[in-house]
Amino acid sequence: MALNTLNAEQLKAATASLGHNLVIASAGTGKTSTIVGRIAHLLYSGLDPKQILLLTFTNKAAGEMLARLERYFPKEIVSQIESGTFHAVCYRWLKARDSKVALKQPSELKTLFKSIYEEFAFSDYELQAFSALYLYELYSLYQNASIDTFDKWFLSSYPDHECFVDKYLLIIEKFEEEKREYGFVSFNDLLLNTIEFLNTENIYFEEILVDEYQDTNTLQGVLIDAMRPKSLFCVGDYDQSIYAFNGANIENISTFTTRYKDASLFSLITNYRSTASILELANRVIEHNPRIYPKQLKVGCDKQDVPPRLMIYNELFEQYHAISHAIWSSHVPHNDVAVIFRNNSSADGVEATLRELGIPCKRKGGTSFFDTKEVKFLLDVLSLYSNPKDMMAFLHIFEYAKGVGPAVAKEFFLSLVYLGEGNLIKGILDPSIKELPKKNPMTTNSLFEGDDSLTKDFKKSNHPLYSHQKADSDNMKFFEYIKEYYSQIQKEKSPSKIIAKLIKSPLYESIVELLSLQRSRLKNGEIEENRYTGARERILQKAMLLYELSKNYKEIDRFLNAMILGAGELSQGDGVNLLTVHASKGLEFMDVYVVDLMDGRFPNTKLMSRGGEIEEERRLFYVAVTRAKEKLNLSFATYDKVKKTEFKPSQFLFEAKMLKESDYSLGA
DNA sequence: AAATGAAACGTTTTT
DNA sequence: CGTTTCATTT
Repeated sequence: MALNTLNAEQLKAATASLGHNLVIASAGTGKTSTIVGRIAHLLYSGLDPKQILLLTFTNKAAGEMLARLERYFPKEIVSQIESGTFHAVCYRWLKARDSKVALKQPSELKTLFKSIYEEFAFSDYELQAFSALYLYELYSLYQNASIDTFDKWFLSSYPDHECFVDKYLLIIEKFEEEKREYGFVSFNDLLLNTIEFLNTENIYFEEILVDEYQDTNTLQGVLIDAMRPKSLFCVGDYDQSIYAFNGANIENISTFTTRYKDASLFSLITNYRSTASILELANRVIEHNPRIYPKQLKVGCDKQDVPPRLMIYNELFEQYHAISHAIWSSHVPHNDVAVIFRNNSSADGVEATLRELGIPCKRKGGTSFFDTKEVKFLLDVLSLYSNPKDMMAFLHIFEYAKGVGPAVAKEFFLSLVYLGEGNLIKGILDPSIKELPKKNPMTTNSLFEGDDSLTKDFKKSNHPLYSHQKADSDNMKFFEYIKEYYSQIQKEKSPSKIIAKLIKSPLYESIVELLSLQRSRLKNGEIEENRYTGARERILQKAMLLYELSKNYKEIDRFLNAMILGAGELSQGDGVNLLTVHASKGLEFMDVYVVDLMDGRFPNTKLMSRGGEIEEERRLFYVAVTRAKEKLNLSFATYDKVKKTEFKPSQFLFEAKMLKESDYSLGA
């Protein structure tokens, strides 16, 4: 039975009666077991599994909890539980309602936003208007953080930008309009659209369980309320709230008992993860933050206690080398070791030094994979097929044709939509209108005079786009590739076959060739053979990885959206874990190295000057050190020879009593 | 309007 | 350091 393994405090929480329950679960106190136990309790008491909704911070976390439930319940029961991240669950519901959901990468939406922003001229005030990107970030934060109107929310933080606010609002309005026109949906829209349909149509759950409750934002809070569940089971730890930049609203957890009059509060205070000395260190530091609910941690395991170590180095890379060497000479399996840092900029140095010693490592957040041109191209071709309104995807694709830039590509797009009477794919494959409107017959005719190959192709293909003023043999050859590919996959449903055909197509081959040449060109303009074959191999490797991923999906647009929703959860292979503090949330490791503990970097003072709080930085430190089960190593360097900057130790090292103020003033 | 090369820039964290 | 923006040439 799933409840047998719980201790008294966990059991009390897991078996609480239906209602509004808040469980304060400090680091390593068996939060997951308690949630699993809670669901087991609900199932034992006869609740329909369909009536349970489990919301987690990552899809991986949801998967792990369900996997544990499957030890006690048949798979058919467990799979009926609705679960996943807020975004994944909302996507599923929207999809079931058959609304076309074409989820777009934030980077794409930023480009769109910027193009709209640039249509608006900002006259010269003494004040500089916010940049397009910054305004986009603000708007996105607003959507997550506030239920007020944008201008109201905005002016309360930036009153001096009042002169711009009307223009900002116009830009945002136009942005929303264009998103609708192209059929695009952002991460935030997944939640916003769900809230909207919940106004007219109810989805009912007996109990909603919310993991990592401290990191839910206002929007997510509104969504939970909009579902009107009979019972709520929220689990979190305010000391681990680290997503303020994403609108995480610590008030969701801190005012829980006042918002819900009948609320019950439970505390898990026995830590089974870490040794006593690690916990004491963590507590010494976090006690500098105001306490919202009282808690004193108890040590639940009696492992051999190795006191945390502080290591100080004269230079950044000396630190990375020493850590790599320590990992190299230790007997702990690589998968049980993590190097944790505040800023991603630390990762490259650590990775490089580990590689030097031949130690494999994995970095979470495969942004590099999805950001490469070869992968983007594949996804664009597929996105366009599943959402023919996606002009941006078309532009990205067609700009690879020689002599074609955004302007010409856009003309082609509009022409093809015209030829297909509103349907781009039809316009490409089977235009119902046979010719383009002739704006300028003189130039149209002149095109065919000196270009035999085009005349020949035109007769063979007979596609009206050939008579476009900007058509030439190069870009029409590219067009034929696109046409050929889309006609090949007309009747194909399976994502993996669709991708396999794309990878083998002349269309993709032309891109591979182009990119490989680009990447193998030396400064003097010559192509180096080795580089060329290497580049080609790397491209095809990525293409194959995407192909492998696609095998798990039955529908192409499910696959595409999953690639965007779960882009960060793609981690492959074995090796030492290289993680930001944020990415380390919810994980645990035998040995943990927290690196670059310098004032300015951790706490990150740049962020604090932009409204970040020292309390949040302290919580980040708390999260980082409580990942360690047995050995915790803290380190910093006093100098960065690349940037030529000197560093002082992080204030958290003093708070942790790893350093004394008096010690340090001598060394500095 | 596209392509190319030079200069500037900025560097947080995530679904 | 790598990307992104700007300026220049075709």
